Amino acid sequence: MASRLDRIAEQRREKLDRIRASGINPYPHKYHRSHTTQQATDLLKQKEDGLTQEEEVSVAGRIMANRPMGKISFLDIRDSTGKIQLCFHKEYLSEENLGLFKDLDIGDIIGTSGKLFRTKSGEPTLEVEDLTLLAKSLQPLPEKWHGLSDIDKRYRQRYLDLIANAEAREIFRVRSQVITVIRQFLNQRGFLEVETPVLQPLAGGALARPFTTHHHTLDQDFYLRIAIELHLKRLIVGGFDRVYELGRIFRNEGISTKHNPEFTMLECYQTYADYNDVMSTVEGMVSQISQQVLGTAKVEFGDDTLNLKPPWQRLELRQAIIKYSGIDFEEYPDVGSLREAMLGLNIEVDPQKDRGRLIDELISTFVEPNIIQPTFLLDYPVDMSPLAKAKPDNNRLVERFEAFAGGIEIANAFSELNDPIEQRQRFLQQQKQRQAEGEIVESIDEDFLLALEYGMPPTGGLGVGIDRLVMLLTGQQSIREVILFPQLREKNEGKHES
RNA sequence: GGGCCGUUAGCUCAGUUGGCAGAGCACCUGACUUUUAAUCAGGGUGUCACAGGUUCGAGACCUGUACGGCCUACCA
Repeated sequence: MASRLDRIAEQRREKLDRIRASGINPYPHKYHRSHTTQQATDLLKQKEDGLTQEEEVSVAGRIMANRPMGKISFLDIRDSTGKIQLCFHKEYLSEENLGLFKDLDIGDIIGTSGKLFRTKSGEPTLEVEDLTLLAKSLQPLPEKWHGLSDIDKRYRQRYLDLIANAEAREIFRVRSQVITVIRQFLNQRGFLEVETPVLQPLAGGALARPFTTHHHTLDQDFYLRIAIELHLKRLIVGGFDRVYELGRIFRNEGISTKHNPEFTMLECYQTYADYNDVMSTVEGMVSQISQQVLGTAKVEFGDDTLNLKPPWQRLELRQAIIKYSGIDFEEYPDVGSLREAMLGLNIEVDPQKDRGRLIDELISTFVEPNIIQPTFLLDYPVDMSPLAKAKPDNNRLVERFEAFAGGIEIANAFSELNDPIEQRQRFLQQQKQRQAEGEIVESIDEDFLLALEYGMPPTGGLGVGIDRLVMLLTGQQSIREVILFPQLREKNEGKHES
């Protein structure tokens, strides 16, 4: 703690002491502002248009710039709606205000009141009559022109990133609105928003390494959920015809520009629907989000312009893999022959991988990077989709699709398997597979199977990675740019700072 | 986990062949009554990420460590 105080600019502490000595509380409890900076600017325009006589306002915000001109000074303050220029005439200020004014710094939070006017150059300005310090800043802000660009610092001290970089503020504003529109979209269609456990005795619904934790009173180990799926399907059994959850998922796996250990997933389930209906839901929802949040269905991503307007292209997975890699997985019904064929493609083929994961490898290596315009890949091998219902005419394939755009996966959906006996067989087969690979085998979620045995209506289910969707809509190439506090390794040095 | 690259003032960045640690912004002092990246005059505020090593001398060269970035690997 002491070392941190040592680093605080000495002058600012002196100013703080002076302010306190003059009887001013540098950290008061509240301030009544009559207008945001945006509202104040609008009010001035209304007055100029003769729509109002009002000109007295009080505004509050952080000092972002100071331009002293001798007897007058221009300062900019910013709040979350924008900024406004303040004009201080030193001659007009009270003695107390003048003393305080001299000890102000860029970064301080202040409240001011006075009359609105426009300068010669047309800048909306508040002629300050009264000044209140709301919070003294003891740390210098990042540079005004270049902003903050040190990536490490931008993520660890996100508040500085938000203060310094308008683009960062915009990304998180968009993210918030995307989630708002998703809720609107689903609520309007009769979906019920629910919350299901994050702490689970079994981590099911996906195959990923979970985080583990322990509950002391129960003296029981728990997993942090890796998917929401199995609980939402229990609710479908329970009679809710349309449910969704927007929630945090945790996967104890690698960190990359497309993976964060905790991320946000939307899962929604609708009864009496199959994956064709879900496709309509996805393309409708994503295009509406884009239209409502960005005002357009066309988004720039990398060097491409993506057109999110429905209908999106539909392409059978088998045909897509043939198109981009030349391999027809239907011709290689077993692991050995498929691996053989893939070796001819000059890519590394992990001998541990089963057929499903080999196909997954083909998708991520050859197909995914090539799918720029929004596209549904349809009909996945049953090997890699244990929770999806088989196609009526081909039990090696399931009614499943993944949606891709800009080279990244944004949604995964299927006609849900609701035959409890087949579901049990799929789980058992999966267990056998994992066992053969010498991996840790999770026990089967018997409670979920029991729920299915009571009868689950035909259901279409969907999962959407919200972080990746926001990447797409904001043109960001790294998931850390759309997560406020992405996971970083803790620094050993500098820990004393906090 | 592996490979490559990076880390210099509060921020953004220079730093030549190994020879006194630099600039802009911020900050401090002074001038200035309509500026807006205000301007003008003056002031450098530093554990060169950390720890060793080579050398008369290291920000630079070597080794290791930490953190980050990119690629790769892992990834229902």
